[in-house]
Amino acid sequence: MDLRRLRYFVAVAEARGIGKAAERLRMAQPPLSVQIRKLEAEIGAPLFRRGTRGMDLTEAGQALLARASEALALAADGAEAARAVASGRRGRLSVGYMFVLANAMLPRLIPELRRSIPGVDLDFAELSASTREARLLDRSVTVALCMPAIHHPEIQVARIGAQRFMLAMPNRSPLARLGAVPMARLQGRPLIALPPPEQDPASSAVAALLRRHQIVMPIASRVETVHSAMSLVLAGEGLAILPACAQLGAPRGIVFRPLRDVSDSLDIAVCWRRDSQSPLIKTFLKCAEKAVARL
Amino acid sequence: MDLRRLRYFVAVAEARGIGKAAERLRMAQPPLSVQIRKLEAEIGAPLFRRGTRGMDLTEAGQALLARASEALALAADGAEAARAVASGRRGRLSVGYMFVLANAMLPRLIPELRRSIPGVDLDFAELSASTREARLLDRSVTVALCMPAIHHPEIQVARIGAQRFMLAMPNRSPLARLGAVPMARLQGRPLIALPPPEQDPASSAVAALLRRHQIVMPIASRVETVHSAMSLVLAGEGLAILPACAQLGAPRGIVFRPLRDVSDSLDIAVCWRRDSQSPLIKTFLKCAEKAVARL
DNA sequence: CATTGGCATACCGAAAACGTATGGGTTGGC
DNA sequence: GCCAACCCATACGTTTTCGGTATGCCAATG
Repeated sequence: MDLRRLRYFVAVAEARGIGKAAERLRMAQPPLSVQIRKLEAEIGAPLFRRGTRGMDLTEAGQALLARASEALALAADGAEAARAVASGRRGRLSVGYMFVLANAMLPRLIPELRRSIPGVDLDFAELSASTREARLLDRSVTVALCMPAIHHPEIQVARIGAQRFMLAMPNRSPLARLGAVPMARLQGRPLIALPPPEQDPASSAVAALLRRHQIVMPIASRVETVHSAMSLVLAGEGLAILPACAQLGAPRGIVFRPLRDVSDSLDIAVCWRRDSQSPLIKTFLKCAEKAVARL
Repeated sequence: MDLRRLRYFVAVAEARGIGKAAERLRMAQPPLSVQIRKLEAEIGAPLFRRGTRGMDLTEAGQALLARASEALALAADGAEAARAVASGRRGRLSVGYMFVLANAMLPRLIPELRRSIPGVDLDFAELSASTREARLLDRSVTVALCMPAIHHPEIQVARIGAQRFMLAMPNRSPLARLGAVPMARLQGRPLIALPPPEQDPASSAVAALLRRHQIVMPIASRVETVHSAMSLVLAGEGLAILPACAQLGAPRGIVFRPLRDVSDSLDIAVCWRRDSQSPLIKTFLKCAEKAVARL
């Protein structure tokens, strides 16, 4: 059962004659006649009534015609759909993001994406650092928004911005009255920390910052998410050193203050598999850059 | 876009490898590899990711796969449907019947047909003699139940029974007291006649019967249908000479009596186009014979 | 009876597909 | 760290299939 035969069959049925169909198909009449007979032999029943003035579908031919034209349309549509996906006009873009970036970026990023690639289904998932890496590698997400970037030989990274570290504290804290907090004021205060460096590279940047200023902050709690960290800060359990964009998702009662003479920051990066040939990535990158531009 | 390529593509996608798919398709691995690459060239995008342990669909490949397997199924289904129609397992059987036979035959014929050819859509139409012929010729009905048969070079006839002529009269008529009515008693009485012979061959049989017995019955009315004829008989407008089976549809107040020493009858026949190769015809014929058997 | 219109058949050259042999890259074991 | 195993890609010769040209057959038409 060859698709070309079906195409010929449909043409003959529509033209109601082999000669006219051959003309329409830009081919000679005899080979078309042969193909139609071969199709009939394959089916095992005549599909046309040969009259003296052209050909006419039999009942069996009518039954075939409906399915054949649908099959032709489906095949053409399949090819077109594959091309559309390959070119990025359609498809699915699965984005793994991290919690802290959600409030800062998604409200600008999502509309931008919908405008740029309207035919593409978007799929956002908030994932931890290690999960983002794993799901990039197994391709169940296409791109990840990370802070900081993932380092892995299979993964490519584009830096699209950075976020200063700031100090998060309850608004009743005496430090909140300062415009910028000197590092020395942190000495000995309890710290609400994120998962250790091997799970979340942001922690190592915080640790490096403290080490450089020779500040020791005892770890009051380790929490999984920035959201939890801010809850504990609000509860007076300790202070947290977080990227500036965390402010946007901060609950009432938390204030952020810059650290005086500290310019340490975390890179915001888009990460994807080096071998991913998805054409959506470069579009995503542009949109993400726009979204990060006026953070 | 060739259906074979799509078949190969689906096989490779399902087997997740060219080698395994080739085995399943009973062919060598290299030509399958070539076909897949040709399909990719035709689409203009890679459909598989070549890994070291087989092949894996790209997004574009996934988009194609869904449509391709549907198209394959449709093509196969189309072939099967055509075969089913050609063999008479499915399809449509359009039956043109005449009014007088409806009450006598349809209640037995229709259930018989549904049992014999359950997959076939039945389509019954009550048609006048000339319309039956016309619609047989233009193939808009497959078979016709006729009384008497249609004579036409393109039309084939199978006689399946016969119906004696009887006299229809109101039950208050003095003739109704007789067991059988002698022809002489009809002399001069008004006749309710059906359309003239050129439109309805039954009329010529009635005319021949009267002529042979040298009876003259003035025509009180010509009506289109047997039903109308019986209405006028009931109204006392005249008598009608009708095939016996008309009794079954007769209104209350009409009685039928045989004509003494008259054995004239009308053939009940199944008619169809000589060149119709519908396999349903012979089945229909069997069912019609059964239905007519105990009339 | 010749002509026309339409499909079928015959034959030949061209294109496509299949099989065998072989290359190349990666994985996994000794 | 080398060798074997696995899997896909390429090359080439053979076979099948397809399309074009020439021609035949049949029916309808004038």
